[in-house]
Amino acid sequence: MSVRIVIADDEALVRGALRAILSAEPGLEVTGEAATGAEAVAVVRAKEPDVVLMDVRMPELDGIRATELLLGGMQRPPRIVVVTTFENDSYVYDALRAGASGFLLKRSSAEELVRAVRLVASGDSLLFPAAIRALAAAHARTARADALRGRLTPREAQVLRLMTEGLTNAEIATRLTLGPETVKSHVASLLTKLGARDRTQAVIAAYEQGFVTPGRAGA
Amino acid sequence: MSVRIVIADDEALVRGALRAILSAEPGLEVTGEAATGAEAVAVVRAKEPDVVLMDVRMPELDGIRATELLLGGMQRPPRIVVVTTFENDSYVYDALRAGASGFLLKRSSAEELVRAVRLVASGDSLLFPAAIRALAAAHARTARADALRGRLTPREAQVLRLMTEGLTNAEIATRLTLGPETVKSHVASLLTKLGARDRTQAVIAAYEQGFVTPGRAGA
DNA sequence: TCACGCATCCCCCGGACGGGGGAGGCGGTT
DNA sequence: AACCGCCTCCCCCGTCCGGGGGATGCGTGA
Repeated sequence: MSVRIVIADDEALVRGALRAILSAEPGLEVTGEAATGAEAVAVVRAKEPDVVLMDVRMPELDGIRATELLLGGMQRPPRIVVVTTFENDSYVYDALRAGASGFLLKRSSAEELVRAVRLVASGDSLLFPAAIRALAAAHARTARADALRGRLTPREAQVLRLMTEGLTNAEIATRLTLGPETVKSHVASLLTKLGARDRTQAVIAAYEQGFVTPGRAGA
Repeated sequence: MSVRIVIADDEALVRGALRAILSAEPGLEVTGEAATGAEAVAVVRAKEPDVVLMDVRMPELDGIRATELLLGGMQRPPRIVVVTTFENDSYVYDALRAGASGFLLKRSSAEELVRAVRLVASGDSLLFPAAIRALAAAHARTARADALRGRLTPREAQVLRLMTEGLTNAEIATRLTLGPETVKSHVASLLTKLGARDRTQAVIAAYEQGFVTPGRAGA
């Protein structure tokens, strides 16, 4: 009745270290290892573990895709803990969005590792799964915001931001020291790029694509 | 070097149970108890524990206010775990916003309790503190949304929702099987209630007050 | 009963908005 | 040199929008 674990990491040294730590713990059992994402999928399908320690950066198939595949196509999918080096790694959010139950930093202590595995295996985390999903969704919007920002010229972005503050064209013109006609043309090109019919739809798009976020005006 | 804990709960039975569980664990030590929020503040200030188990519902001073007071006015503030009965308890989010490090359901098992305390005491949680704060902020908006919903008539709320979908007055009229003039009057009263100058500002207000949330159209 | 909020519809009117054009300058790339 | 994207500004015009009035009916509750 012990917790069965599969370790997926491209570095054998890391796999060995993790295995050593986990095997020493009563109630924990490492039943498989994988060096690539594709291998991870295969091994997990074969072994049906309770928990998977999944590195994000792996050759052939990264940890996120592997997570998606595993959670999508199994009857009794395992809990997946994403292992990463940096806590602001954007992959982390992608992984959570893919359905991972938690994540762990590589600089974590052995005790933290064991604790995290037991926690996730128990089915509950300190925060609700729904909350984790909400977080991931929030970050997904942030990512899309960058994509949007890339499609807009600096001026357009500036104008869009002022639109999301509820300003009229005339007010935007004053604020930016521009002619009203200039603002109009920027707005027109914004409407085209955003697929919006009027400024209201443009503002909605700005919110939905994460160009602006409720709560905080700037950034 | 063990983890020092203070238990704050108005029911002596609960305090006893928690103490029994925690005292049995090596490395954990219950150094104080409190039956009210005010008492909790006093005891925590005196004992300077590492972790506080804080009930949300307590006489005299609730767990949220107590948390605020403790985190605001101490040199080395303790980690605070909020204990509650229902996981959708709205107080929970208030507590997280006040700076609590995590929360725990009363129906949790003894192992989960111990695990949570150790986890919080170690200074790291599975999710970033920033993430927890983001969650709390998100829920704060949801709370405000209810307040807003209360000020609007059902029809107005319906119209506002369609406005946030980018519809024109005429389209809203069609959708609701109404005359265009009727929609106009609802919009007019919405603008007044929301303090908006035009429909764009109304939509912005809807987002900022949490009446709608980016990502999910419904709810 | 009378008042009030809510929902429905009506009129007039001015202004802001958005579409469709065009034009000039400026700074890069090819 | 020619091209292209970006920024700037201009004109015309139709339309949607919002302000300011009102009117009617229908419930609830004082």
